Amino acid sequence: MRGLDDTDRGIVRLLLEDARRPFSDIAEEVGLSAPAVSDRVDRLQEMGIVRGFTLDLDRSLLRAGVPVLVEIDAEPGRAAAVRDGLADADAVEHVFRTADGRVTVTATVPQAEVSDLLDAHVDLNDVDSYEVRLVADSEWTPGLGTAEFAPECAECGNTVDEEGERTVLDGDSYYFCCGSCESRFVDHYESLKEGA
Amino acid sequence: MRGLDDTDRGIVRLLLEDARRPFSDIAEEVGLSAPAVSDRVDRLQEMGIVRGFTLDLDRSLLRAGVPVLVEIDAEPGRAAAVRDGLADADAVEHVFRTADGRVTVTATVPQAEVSDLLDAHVDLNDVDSYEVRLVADSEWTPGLGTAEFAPECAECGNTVDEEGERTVLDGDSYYFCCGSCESRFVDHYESLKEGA
DNA sequence: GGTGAAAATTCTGTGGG
DNA sequence: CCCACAGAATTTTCACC
Repeated sequence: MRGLDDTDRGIVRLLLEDARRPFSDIAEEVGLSAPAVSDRVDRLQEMGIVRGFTLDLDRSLLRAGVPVLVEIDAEPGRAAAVRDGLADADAVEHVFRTADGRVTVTATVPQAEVSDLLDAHVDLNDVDSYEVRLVADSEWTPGLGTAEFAPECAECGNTVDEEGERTVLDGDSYYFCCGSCESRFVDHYESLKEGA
Repeated sequence: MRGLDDTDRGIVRLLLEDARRPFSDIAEEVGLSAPAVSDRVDRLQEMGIVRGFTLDLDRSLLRAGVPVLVEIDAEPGRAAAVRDGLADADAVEHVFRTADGRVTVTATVPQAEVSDLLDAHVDLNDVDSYEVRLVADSEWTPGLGTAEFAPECAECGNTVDEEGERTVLDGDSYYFCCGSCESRFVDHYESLKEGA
């Protein structure tokens, strides 16, 4: 399995700045030909690193309400459930689940009617307490830093290195630290799928 | 000043799903010609609603460290300064400033070395206290909801309606509820610029 | 604002190293 | 894995409504 090299990182960095930049431009910047860039972008998508191309919107100009930041302390073990409920909500933009069982959400709600949002998308028994803050402004820096490609094994959780494997199931990429983990995961996956 | 109509919202929605989708595709979906879509996208960019085209990355595959969420309580009146310092940092992805003087930041740092990050980018006299949480997972929902176009007047803060004005200064769009606010703002802006 | 057709660019295969 | 080339597709420009 191939990892990321500096050329890949350069391509990602340029596309983060402008995802509609012509491949020929990018090719010149990174010292490749346009078709080679196209190939690499395809590979980055297959690998699952590039999930897609999208817009950077200024949502402060698009308010159908008030932007809020909500900090929810979930009941033990229920943080993932809270996150799942909120992630589907239309008004929600970001959901961060932290290791201490807290879920931090940003959303734009009609008039700070956060309780309605929680009512509709979360089982209130999962919530210990929550706090609402009005967002004054927010910024998003689509940077890459010195990113390394280091996925976790979908079966055992270990870091996957160059020796690892990648398998595509139903269009999603999964990474494995070894062939054994891979075949075990695929077996589980297939039996689950048959059951459904 | 023109607002957003359903066609604009349709275009934005389609581009959110795939920012590299051909304009001719979009044109067919929304019932326009390709040049008309191109014109509208240009206008959306001029209006500042579309800040740009970018990538949706799966950063969980790209860890250059540990993803953290930091909650910083700034000293009175210093929240904006804290935000500005952090927004420039390479490791920082999101910065949310809330009305209660708190700055919430997500970043990916080498090994939870958050103090170094703050040291390098923030005047510690501006910080009252801060708390660090490890991010277990995060999600981003590039949805649009039932967005209305309703910017705030850059001079007086009132909501700008169809009667309002838009002015472009140094490449950024500014909105005003009336001509009086506009000329006052432009005067301020120009004298500030001369001073600098 | 919008359209339609022509011109300029860009993307995507294919063959070859 | 990469390049060069060529055909297909797309974006942009322009005249006109």
